[in-house]
Amino acid sequence: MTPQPGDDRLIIVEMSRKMSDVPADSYRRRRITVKDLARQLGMSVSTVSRAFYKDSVIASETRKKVLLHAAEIGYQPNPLARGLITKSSRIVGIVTSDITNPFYPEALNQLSEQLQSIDFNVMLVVTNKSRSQEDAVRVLLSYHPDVVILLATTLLSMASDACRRVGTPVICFNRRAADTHSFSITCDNELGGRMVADHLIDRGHRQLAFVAGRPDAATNVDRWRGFSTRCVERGLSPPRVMGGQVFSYEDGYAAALNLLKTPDRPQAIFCANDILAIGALDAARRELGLAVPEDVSIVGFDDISMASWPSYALTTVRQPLRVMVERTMELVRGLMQKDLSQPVLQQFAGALVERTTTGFVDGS
Amino acid sequence: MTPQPGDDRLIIVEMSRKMSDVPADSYRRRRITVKDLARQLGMSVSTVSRAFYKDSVIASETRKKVLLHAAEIGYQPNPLARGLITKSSRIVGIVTSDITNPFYPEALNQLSEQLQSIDFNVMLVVTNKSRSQEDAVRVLLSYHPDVVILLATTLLSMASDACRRVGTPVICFNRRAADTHSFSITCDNELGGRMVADHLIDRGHRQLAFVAGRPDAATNVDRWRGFSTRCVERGLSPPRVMGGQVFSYEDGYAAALNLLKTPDRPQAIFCANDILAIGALDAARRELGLAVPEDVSIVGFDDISMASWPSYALTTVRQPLRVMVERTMELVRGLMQKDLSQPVLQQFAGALVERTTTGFVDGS
DNA sequence: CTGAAAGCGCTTACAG
DNA sequence: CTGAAAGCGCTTACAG
Repeated sequence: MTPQPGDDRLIIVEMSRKMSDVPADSYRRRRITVKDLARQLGMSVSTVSRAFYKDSVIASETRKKVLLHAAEIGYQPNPLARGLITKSSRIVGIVTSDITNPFYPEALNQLSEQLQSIDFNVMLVVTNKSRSQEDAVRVLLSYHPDVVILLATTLLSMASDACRRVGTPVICFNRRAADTHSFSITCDNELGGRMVADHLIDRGHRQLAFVAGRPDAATNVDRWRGFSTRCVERGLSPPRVMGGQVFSYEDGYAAALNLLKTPDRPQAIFCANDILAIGALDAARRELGLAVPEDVSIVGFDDISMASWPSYALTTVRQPLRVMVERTMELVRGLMQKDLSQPVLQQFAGALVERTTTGFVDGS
Repeated sequence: MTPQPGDDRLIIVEMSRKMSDVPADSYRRRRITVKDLARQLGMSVSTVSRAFYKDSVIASETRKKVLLHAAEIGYQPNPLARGLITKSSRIVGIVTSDITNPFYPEALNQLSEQLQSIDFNVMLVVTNKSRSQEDAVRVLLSYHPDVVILLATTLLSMASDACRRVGTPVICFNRRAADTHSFSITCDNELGGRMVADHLIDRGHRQLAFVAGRPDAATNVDRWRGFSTRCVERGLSPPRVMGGQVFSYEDGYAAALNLLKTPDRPQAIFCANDILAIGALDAARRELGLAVPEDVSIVGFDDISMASWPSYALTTVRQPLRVMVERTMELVRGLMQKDLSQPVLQQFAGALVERTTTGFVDGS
């Protein structure tokens, strides 16, 4: 009776009751409109409409009546119709690609929660295959979002170009914009890289290595720049680099294997993000039987929730996500008020969180 | 120069260049409309409009001309205006709450990718604090999504009620619907629970325990029912139950601690999902120094990507996510064609994936 | 302070 | 096969 592994066989239950048993008119029911309200209240549609806007001139008594009745019958203005007039959809489009990196769900979570709280709705576009990316963004833009947030490390320059063409402001979250038309909100990745270098060097490490993520990701580039620059400033030779495909567990694992299986292995590895670092950690411990941090120190970046799990207890740089989200919201609010005196690039310092994967090198 | 941990201090760079330097009219640019097209082509708006619909009567020559010119100047019909007439927004609303469980980003990923490929856009509502949940769903519905997908284990009955009230079909993904107005697409969780029981009992385990997730989650209830029923069927007493707060790492950790620190600890623990199981695993190994599976076997449910990482290599039940997504798409397509002869509840068998966290009990 | 009218960008009977 | 007209549900000058 127990299905075999890999057996995706289909079990359809309760096929018998179908939706055709349900009264057909329970779908496509007529929606309540402003006309209904007006008729029921004996007012004009103009007046009813005005009740929903803080700064339109209307007797407060009248407004109260309208709002009360609206609440009773469950009416609310149709934002699609409204958008036609006001040119504001109260939609913010979020386009993302790396949704498998837990940092992004976390960011998406906070972002959309905040956005909802000021009555914005988020339209989500996930782009994995670059094939459909162009289509997806085109469709997104056809809904005329008030602003687009690019939630990804990679460039998506096509997306921001398309936005600029139709005049939609774009906010790059967690990466610097490549163009000069977008706003950017990021962690100070270069500073983060420097902090890691200092942390490691202060603890006596001399042979350092870097496990890279996507080479076209601004986060990857900046973290590397800060890290390597600081190493050189402090008299070390530039760290070795490994990896450079994607930000995945598998890549971190493979890169660490390459780095650590040779006799002249590095004393410490800085990985471009936590997922890579966790892969590296598993490679070191599970596959090679090395002790961390005794045999090698490992550092990540992001501080995703898994970084603090006891199996990993990873030393990492924490992204100031809360602050980043807050400032994004301010940016959105400002943009809606046509306040263009906003900083174009905002970077926030992360914090080095020391856990168990870095230690002191003997004799230092 | 290195900031201290916890120091979220703000660094604003490039404050100097502001968006006010950018020509103001680069925002709020006039959009191209059907009228522009009509004028430029010397046709009526009706004709132009018809070109965009497969089954409207129009000379194929004319259509070709329109579509070509539209592509050139980057015109596409405004779905908001269109929706006003057709009553179809081509929006599907997805409401989710457990976005921190990696199973959901994965599902969201596949779902939105598929949806995009048939020209639907997804409007995402994340509900953490139940406070705003009602608001969020109300706002979502005001955009008149064609269908709403409830992507969560918990009941969200408020959400599905609200949908029914306005006549919007709802699909429950990964849980059985509580009401009779919704469609459901799930893994056969009860069968999965039975499979785990068989797996464990076949390997000689007799003292079994269950680490529960949210008690109001259908997944939790069904997995438990299958598991405990099968245990009893095979002559065991009902397993002990622990936990029952949320589906989190921390809860799995705490529950396993409770279960395992007593001398009469169970021989095997089935956790309601992988995140709980991974927490349990860490508790057993890291905190209590137990060997898994020698001292205790641990099984999860979902088969999220972390389950296959070497640090965990968790035995678990794999959800047939691909199939579930496919059927959801068929359901959506069917619903759009007013085909109500669709099965109300579809459940699919998962597959037990045996990795390293379950073994044979001595002497069996 | 309120109402009648025009119009946002579309689609769709209805004539021709 | 094509066009003129009405209308989707709203907002906003413009009069009063």
